Amino acid sequence: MPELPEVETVLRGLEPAMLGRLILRADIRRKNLRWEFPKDMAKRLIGARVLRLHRRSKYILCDLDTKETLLIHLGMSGQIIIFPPRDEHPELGKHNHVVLDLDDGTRIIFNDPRRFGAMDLLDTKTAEQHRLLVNIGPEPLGNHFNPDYLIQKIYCKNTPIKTALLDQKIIAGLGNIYVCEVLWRAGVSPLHKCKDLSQSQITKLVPIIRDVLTEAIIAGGSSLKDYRKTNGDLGYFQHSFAVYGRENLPCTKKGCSHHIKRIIQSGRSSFYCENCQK
DNA sequence: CGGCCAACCTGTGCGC
DNA sequence: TGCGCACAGGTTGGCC
Repeated sequence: MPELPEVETVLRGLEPAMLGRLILRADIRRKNLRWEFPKDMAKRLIGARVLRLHRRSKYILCDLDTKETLLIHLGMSGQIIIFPPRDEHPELGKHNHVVLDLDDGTRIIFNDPRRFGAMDLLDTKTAEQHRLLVNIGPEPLGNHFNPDYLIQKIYCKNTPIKTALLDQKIIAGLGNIYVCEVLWRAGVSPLHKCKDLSQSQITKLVPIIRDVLTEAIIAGGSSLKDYRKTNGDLGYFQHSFAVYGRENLPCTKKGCSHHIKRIIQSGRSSFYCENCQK
């Protein structure tokens, strides 16, 4: 369920539970998710201490004191569930693929019905060169993502803006929901070709992208009080979607009486208001 | 290289 | 209740 804000929320739940802890047991309950797990994954995790947790795009990276980094991607349906020390551990369900037990009794479960998720173990030093990370564009909340960059990247591009913003090589971490929300806020149609956008329109997208993601992270944070369930759910932000999942419902922009439309673009739903988004 | 599309999986919700 | 279909928040890799 995870775009950047959901992954960030998961990370923030994981951090207090895992930081400084030793992994006592690693139960790898199948041989693969999207790809096969790395060789001897359990063996390489057991006995390792967690030094740092961080995020790159939709990937969680967990640096260990073994000079290796555990890389986690939640795919479409991945969840991480945290059981604090002394909590009862319910029986494992069929999609609980990886179970980590920490030295204070914390249990971390990776659950992923669709198995589009992934895990790998990387050399910490060269983690950023990993094939899954190396081509990802700048973090939207970081300094390298700015109007000049975005203009240089998409001005003159022949693709619809929707497709460009979903392209992880251009910008990290946006997914279908937040792209729809961003474009509604910007008043730009998802069908609008990049090359038909003015530089000033592209410039305006930058703070909107930052705002939408930041608000979603804040909403996610407030849903994390029960940190057992660090699932990638959309927290409270889903209650404030302007367009996503709102086909045929009224546009919430003041003075607009149109209804939200759903179209398919490169195989994925785009929700937008024909009246407000040009 | 750009752009389209199938593929990877399972679950859920809807219409009939 | 059951069946079939559409659809789901991501990403890769193959093809033209």
